[in-house]
Amino acid sequence: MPGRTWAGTTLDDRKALRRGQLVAAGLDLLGTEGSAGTSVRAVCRHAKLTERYFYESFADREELVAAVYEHIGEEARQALVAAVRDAPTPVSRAENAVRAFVELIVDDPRKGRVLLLAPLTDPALTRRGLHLLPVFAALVGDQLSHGDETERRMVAVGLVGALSNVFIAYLDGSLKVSRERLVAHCVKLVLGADSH
Amino acid sequence: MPGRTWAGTTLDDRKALRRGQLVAAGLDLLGTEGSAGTSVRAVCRHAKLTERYFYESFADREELVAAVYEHIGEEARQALVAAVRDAPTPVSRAENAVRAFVELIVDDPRKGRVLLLAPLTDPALTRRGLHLLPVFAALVGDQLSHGDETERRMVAVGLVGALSNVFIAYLDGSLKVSRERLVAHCVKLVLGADSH
DNA sequence: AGGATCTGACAACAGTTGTAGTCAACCGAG
DNA sequence: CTCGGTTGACTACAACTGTTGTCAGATCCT
Repeated sequence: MPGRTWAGTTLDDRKALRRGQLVAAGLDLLGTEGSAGTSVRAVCRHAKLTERYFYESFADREELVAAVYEHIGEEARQALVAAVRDAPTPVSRAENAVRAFVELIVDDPRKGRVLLLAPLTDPALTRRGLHLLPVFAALVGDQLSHGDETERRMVAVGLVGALSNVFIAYLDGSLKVSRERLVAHCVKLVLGADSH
Repeated sequence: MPGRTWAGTTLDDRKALRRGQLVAAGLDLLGTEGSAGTSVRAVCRHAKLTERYFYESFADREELVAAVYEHIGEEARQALVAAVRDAPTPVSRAENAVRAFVELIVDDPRKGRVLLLAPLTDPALTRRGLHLLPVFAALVGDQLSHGDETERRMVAVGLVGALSNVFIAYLDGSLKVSRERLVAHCVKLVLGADSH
């Protein structure tokens, strides 16, 4: 019975809190040091917790990495859904979606790196086939009007790759361009993809 | 004086031969097991040489990885140059270039993975900023006719990302499409990128 | 106050990594 | 045949990894 309270909070509360700290630390490391720097010990050091609490919330290092990725993925998904909802025209939909995504990853590049780079670099994610981008690509593909099944899929894959690459280049500073211009260009990419 | 001959060959010959074996083993591992599986020991096992000979030709694990990457990069560059030379029209240039690249990475997917994936996944390459894709992107950018400097750069980065993603999806089997259709689609991407 | 529960620091395990060094065996030129 | 360059198997080291276990002490309910 963990209903018993401790230091004002219940056990489950503190457990969830620690889990949150671990995920936050994981995001921090995965988004800066990269996959190699995101070890169980490093995460614990960063979260100021000991390994015991790591295995209290996660069975594996893998589980932590997956949790971090899915956390950010869900955030991105919600941002996109909210941005697209109530946008009347396809153009405004594209514009809002791109703008929301840019806001997300520019305000916090760690999230951008986790979302775009981590699934390519971390075995824990590649092994599970945990790419959200293909999922997004499939969503995009469904919106396309021209072509048959495979055609739409190829277009979607290409579009997602183009956007990722532009974002990544923007993130690491190798593409020096104003934020507005970035958004405008990405919108053009999205809209251009459907005009075969 | 290494002019002295040994078992029919000079020392420098054997040294170069061993270096070649190590690079070949590196390509093999980097293109199949990925970055994590490409350790000094694994490379040596694969090349049937001992660590001593590794450090005879390379100062670091990093140097080996860089050598492998640059080796493949040079091969790709030459294939592209040869494909584009003597192609009269922009359309035939694009077609030849795409076809050459597809041949390279389909005949030997290891090379494709090294060229497209390794620079994203291996710290030894990301740390040195060793992406050849930006270089290719710059080349592509120079061929574009529309827009100012930044515009061309953005288009080029996007195009390279689109092509990479399509190739990668084709490589790992998640994009099931005939080779001819792949080529045709990529050509369309290349040509479409310049029609703002 | 007593006793159950929770906490945190730390040690232990077996494994891998990069890198360097040792040593017996071999080989061909003089 | 002897001597020095060459080879390869092997060991050594310190640092790290994931994971599990131990144990003294703090914390709170009854």
